[in-house]
Amino acid sequence: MGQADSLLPLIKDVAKAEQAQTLACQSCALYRLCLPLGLHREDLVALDQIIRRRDSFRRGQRLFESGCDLTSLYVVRSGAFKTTVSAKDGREQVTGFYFPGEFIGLDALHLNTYPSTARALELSSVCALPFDKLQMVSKSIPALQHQLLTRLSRALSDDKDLLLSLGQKSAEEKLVTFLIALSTRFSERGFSAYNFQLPMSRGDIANHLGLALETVSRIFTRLQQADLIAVQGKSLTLLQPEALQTKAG
Amino acid sequence: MGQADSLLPLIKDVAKAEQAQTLACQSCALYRLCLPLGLHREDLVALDQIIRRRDSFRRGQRLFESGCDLTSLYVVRSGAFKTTVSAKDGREQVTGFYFPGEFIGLDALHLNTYPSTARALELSSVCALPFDKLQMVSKSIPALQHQLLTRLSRALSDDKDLLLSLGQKSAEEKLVTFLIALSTRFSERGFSAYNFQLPMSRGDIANHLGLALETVSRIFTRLQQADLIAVQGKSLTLLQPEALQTKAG
DNA sequence: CGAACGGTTGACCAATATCAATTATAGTGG
DNA sequence: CCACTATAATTGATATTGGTCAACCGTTCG
Repeated sequence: MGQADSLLPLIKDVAKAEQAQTLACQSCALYRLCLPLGLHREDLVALDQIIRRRDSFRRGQRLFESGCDLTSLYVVRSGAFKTTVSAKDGREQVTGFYFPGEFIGLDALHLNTYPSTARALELSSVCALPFDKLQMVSKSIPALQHQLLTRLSRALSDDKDLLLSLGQKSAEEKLVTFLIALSTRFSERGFSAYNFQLPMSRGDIANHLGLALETVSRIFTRLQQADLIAVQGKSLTLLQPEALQTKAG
Repeated sequence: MGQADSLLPLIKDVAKAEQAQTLACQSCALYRLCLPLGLHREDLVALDQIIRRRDSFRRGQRLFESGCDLTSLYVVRSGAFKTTVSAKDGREQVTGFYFPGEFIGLDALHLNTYPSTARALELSSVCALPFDKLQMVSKSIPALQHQLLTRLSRALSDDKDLLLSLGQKSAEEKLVTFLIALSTRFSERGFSAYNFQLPMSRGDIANHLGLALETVSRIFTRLQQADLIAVQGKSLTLLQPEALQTKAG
């Protein structure tokens, strides 16, 4: 409850800190959502010393590209990213969207190259955790290893749910499930659960859900006509969350 | 080279050891594919002491069920398993198949309940790693933590590839991609890459790939008529692996 | 031996993709 | 700041892949 208070102004604080580029983990507004959760003070200091806070990425700019040498894991600091994997013929699949406090690059830990490409969806920034240093530091910080395991496991089980969507659900169910999941993530970050901006394009959403762009657009209008949501451009309002829930399958 | 020799008779050895139920990790034929890879001798002994080798599971028997308390991680010892997640209305998605040396339950690490259900596809056995003890032991064995991270990361990136299949590929491409992936996994386990048994039903394959059972059946016949594969029942031969590769998308 | 299950094959249909045209929105340079 | 252009989104008409329904065959197991 006191927690909710401290989460609410979360993103604004980070934005301020952006300018200074000096915010330590211990005073970062993302603390509760981020890697250092559960670390002791002295461990935090050790972690702080290896973290590099990177400049902003503009819309479309790449954080890393499939096939490049693995250098760092990243935690989103502000903005949003998407990752994609490609088939040999160039077809791409949007494999995930990433918001403040979330990890990018976990799927690369087992290789020395990134298997996916990460791009900023809007003006965004990250904290970079150089992989070699992270490995060294984490040996002496069990809680850090544990955080990594937890994050990976969470990511894995989220992907299993996405597999369920892609494999078994209708277009409408896919989209509604997706919107509800977004709503949850936004509210965890101190934003309204019912009114938020979609940082990704219709095309990105469609691709992510294995649909055609036009299908997504049509379903948006249909849901809007049924007064379940209100969309205009990137701005989305969930008007009847419970009714939506029943449409999620 | 010498490695291949030791892998080839791999499964037979495990089968023998099944009867004794006493095989230590250090002398297990799955060693190269399994968790203990890279552990020192003394660490192996510690690991051995927490591992419980479980009795066999018959076809269809559950290893654990969605919603049950998390007790153990499992490594397949012999046979094969599938995992499924369910929508509220009961629809299921087969989220993975698991062969000797592979982990089951990694998606549960972040919760205290399993998010998925695991069932044996044939007479199978596992090594169980009680979760609490695993956590204790792994604190003092960095290589073990590292193995877990690696496995999780690998699982995550495999799932991203599956998302690509489900989202972007045609029915035929999905199935061919799946068969090639199976082929790779079997050959890693010392079996022929071109001639193996499918432990799962057509329905399981179809569900896993987001297709109808009938579609899978039809594509099997089509590929067979094109002399790319030979199927009879569960037995599969890849007749033109390169030609198949080009059909995988 | 018969029932049950798993798999194959065929005919038909529907959901959603594709193609095409139009309208918003946003980014850019004067 | 506005006009212009490029990009994104919507909407409509049509096509197609793969799903559904149904009948049939083969194998396995009690």
